[in-house]
Amino acid sequence: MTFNKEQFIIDIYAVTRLIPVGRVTSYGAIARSLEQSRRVRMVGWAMNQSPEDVPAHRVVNRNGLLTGRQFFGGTRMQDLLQSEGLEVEKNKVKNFKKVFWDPLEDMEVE
DNA sequence: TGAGTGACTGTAA
DNA sequence: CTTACAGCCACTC
Repeated sequence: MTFNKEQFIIDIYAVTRLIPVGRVTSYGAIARSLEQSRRVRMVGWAMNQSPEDVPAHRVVNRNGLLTGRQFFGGTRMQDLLQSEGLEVEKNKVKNFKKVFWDPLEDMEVE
């Protein structure tokens, strides 16, 4: 059984698109929801390649830090988040615990 | 072919 | 609190 990375990346985008407006999640949470918690680094890589219809700006690291900010150029990532009602300060999401969205949570409701 | 790097995370000291 | 290390794997040189 060969691991299908393309399918994995497709799933990553699918989950990312499910993130509600005004919420954020972490790379690890996405990886866990796909039962690939160890391939968390591939999630980050996938975000780098993410198409425009994927809200990659809603994906931050487990500390709520906007680690991918530099890839958006300038403060676009922060601007996008703030325009969605989130509070961002010093490249970090305020009330992170509060706005955090776990993909597994949505899967349970399904 | 092999070493280095990275939008990461969990565990340990 | 900080620092270090291991695990994972695509990509670049």
